[in-house]
Amino acid sequence: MAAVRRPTVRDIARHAGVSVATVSRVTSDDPRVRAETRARVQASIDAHGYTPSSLGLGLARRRHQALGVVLPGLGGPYFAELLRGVESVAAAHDTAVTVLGAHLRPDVAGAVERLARRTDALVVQAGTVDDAVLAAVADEVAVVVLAGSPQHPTTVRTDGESACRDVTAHLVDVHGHRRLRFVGLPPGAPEPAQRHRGFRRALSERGLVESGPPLSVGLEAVDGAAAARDLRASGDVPDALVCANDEIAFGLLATLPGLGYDVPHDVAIVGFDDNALAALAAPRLTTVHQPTAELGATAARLALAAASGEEEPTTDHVLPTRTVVRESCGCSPAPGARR
Amino acid sequence: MAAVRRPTVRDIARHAGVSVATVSRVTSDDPRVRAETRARVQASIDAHGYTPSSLGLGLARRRHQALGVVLPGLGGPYFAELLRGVESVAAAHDTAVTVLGAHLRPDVAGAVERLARRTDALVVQAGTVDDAVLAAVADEVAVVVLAGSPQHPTTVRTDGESACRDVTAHLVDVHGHRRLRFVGLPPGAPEPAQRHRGFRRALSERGLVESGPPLSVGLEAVDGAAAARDLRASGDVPDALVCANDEIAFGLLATLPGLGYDVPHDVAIVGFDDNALAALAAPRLTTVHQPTAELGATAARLALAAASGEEEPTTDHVLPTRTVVRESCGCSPAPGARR
DNA sequence: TCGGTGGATGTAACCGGTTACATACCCTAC
DNA sequence: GTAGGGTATGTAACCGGTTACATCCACCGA
Repeated sequence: MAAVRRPTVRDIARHAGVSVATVSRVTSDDPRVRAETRARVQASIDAHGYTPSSLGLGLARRRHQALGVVLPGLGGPYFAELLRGVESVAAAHDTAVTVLGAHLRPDVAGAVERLARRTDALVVQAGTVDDAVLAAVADEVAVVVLAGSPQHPTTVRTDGESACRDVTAHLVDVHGHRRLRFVGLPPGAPEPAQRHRGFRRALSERGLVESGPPLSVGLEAVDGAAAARDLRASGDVPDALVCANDEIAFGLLATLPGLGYDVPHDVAIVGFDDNALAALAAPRLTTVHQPTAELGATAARLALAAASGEEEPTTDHVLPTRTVVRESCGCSPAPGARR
Repeated sequence: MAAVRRPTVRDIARHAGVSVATVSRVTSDDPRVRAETRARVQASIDAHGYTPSSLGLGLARRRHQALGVVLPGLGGPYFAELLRGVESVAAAHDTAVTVLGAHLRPDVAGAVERLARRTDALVVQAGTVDDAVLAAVADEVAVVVLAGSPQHPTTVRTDGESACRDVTAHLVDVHGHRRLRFVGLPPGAPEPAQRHRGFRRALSERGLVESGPPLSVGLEAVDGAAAARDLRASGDVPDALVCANDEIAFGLLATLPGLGYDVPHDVAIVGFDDNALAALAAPRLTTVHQPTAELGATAARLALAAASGEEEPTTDHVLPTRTVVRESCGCSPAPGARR
């Protein structure tokens, strides 16, 4: 492990009989090198297995060539998909991605500050870290907030409120459900809060109120399972459950039938995200599709652009969503659809 | 964003009327500074909001103060838990963690090589990257392989083969199941392959053979759901399904009941990992507990130790597992247990 | 009085790259 | 023959830290 000292520019320069400047020009594809010289230098580079030190390079260029991503946790298909979008853009910019799972860290603020010191730009999921910390960090690196609110300079998001209002309206208007409850509302997370607002708006527009406070304070499958058991224990299962995301809905789907409740007959369920499992679980999940990978890609693109000094004006990017009606709401399968 | 130039050691030195050496001594807690001087320097540091550049520091110390982690993907509670273990150790060593989702990257080999250049040590999940690449990278950074095989220098793992053999034995010996199938066997991943071997060993020891080839080639919930639908389509549902991990089992649990199959009455299911959902889904999941966070923590500890030059001898660390019998295998709930 | 000792601080080299500017050379045009 | 211009390459400073070694000073004992 790291037994031999890695070769440096000076080693290559000496071996190839040129100056360090020429070596540097070769490694950074500067055209001002005679073809013959370039070949000789390249040969030395290959012979020694030389690769420029990222530290030296970063110091000289005053650039880390790295993008930081702050997410609440690292579990769940939603974040995996988001990261896929981020990675694809980062790879195209030859930039490393450093992810920070905020919930895994005892001292989030400190961790974010340290992260800012070793990256050029940050993509931060709203609600993972104090706005004060974000502001403090914003004059060191470019910051893009995912699902941010108007007070953040640059944000990328979807309109969760309208989307959740629409899917809730479907449950009431098409299926006639009157007793609905929301599942998944962690304190401090703006995105579930938005969806919950949309849920309540749909109800109040129809003269209804939610038939109980939101269930569960987490966003993972395990929280859906816990909610299902709480519901069963209370003996009061509503007509329909509107979930803050698909993960929670799966937790319900993996628990309610075993507890004796048929979905959607005894209780209808809708999710949010439209991840891969939504189209395969049984019943297939009615949900709101959002372009998750694009959210990540857009955020990464904006962050990297800002880091290269392209002073993008303060912007709020809203990507489109689409309600996907399947069977967990009570609809029959579309003719020809795979059950 | 990055509008003002950050202060450097020389700025602080000038302002405090001392030399750079003294400033450096203060920031690195060197005791050879008079208390009074230290206070003066600290005041300047605070006044300017100075924090040492990680690049300059890294260059001088020849240390990145970063740990790389290579995992297949970033989804799923298993990896989240693993990372929690890694992060806790890294935080204690004041070290940043950079995760690489191998499946998110088109060019894994290149990505790993670049990662190696900006970290001091690598924790790599076996099967995510070619052993040749690993070997090439191993003389630049310390490498610890998770779930690795004997050919890797340092590995941390559990004995998945014995564990899976035991839980399969339970299905046959206690519940009398004869027709069993395995679910989840991605090509190239050694861990599921080990578990599959244990499964087959249990069967052959009892004069049985698996009643069909392994179902599904993925390890996520969606693969379990797909397997459930394939099984339904084939019309041939076995007595029991042994899953490579809990995630797959949940995919089954969120799909089979909706397809008309009761678990465990029509088909028994067992998982592997014992993640949080296992104890809450219905029926609760019979599975193999493994100390996931500890696996990550141990790997991180070994990697960091090796990076600091502590030439740990080649080692193979095997952490213990434990079969957890609940109800998805067909057992009745233990008296007093929460259903 | 003076050499010796130890503690606090400063000087300058070094880590491994990039790059502004200088230089050397060749070719062309007057 | 030489001024002028373009091209290929080299020199040395710089990026922002750390640290070996030198220096300075106060205090000690002989």
